[in-house]
Amino acid sequence: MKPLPPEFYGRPVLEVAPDLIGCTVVHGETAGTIVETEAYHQEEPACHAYVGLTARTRTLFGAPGRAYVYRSYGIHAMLNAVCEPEGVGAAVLIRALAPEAGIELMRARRGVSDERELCSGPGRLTQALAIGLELNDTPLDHGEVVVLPREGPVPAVVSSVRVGITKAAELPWRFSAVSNPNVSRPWPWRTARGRRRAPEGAVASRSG
DNA sequence: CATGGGATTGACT
DNA sequence: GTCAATCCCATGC
Repeated sequence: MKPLPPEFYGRPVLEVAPDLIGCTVVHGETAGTIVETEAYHQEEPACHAYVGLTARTRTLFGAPGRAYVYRSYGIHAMLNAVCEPEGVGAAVLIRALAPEAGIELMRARRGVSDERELCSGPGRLTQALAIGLELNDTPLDHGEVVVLPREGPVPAVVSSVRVGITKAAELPWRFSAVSNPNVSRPWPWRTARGRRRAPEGAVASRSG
């Protein structure tokens, strides 16, 4: 299976974020299917690129299809896929995976045994797959970390508000695979904020 | 150069 | 429900 090419990412971030649900992240012997993402764009203040081009945001403004990895709360690494054409600061945060390969290795790295706790959060999945800051700005189609296209049917996806942000908190730019136990809390599919999205076609709602 | 605020998690009340 | 850990980096003096 060939990795997704840069052209896949060089589109509007609100199209790429739901399209990544069901795709597979591979690093070494470990791999998992994406079940939760969030979109970030330079025009809204929750995005790091909102402040413009700096040393930190250089990757975000660079070519699409590369990894943007940064440290959050001084502890966790966050894995993003850079999107939109070069010069536009936008990315999709990979928030949760369904473990597929190297599960015992993930258990050892995470120190927990429950499969649902291995990759159900952005900090958890980078620990389970051993994705660190050294992978920032590496290509996702021929680098150490690769993303493979969906193999099965298009999954049902629900959009909801993003997690853990204070600015532009009302935008429904979080996308989750419906009823998948590997999605991080809070689960959106029972809440009033969650909105089901057609399995195919339509772009996510901007208005909530 | 000092400061403050996180795209989080896990432990605890 | 609350809270601390821990560090990068944007910002302001």
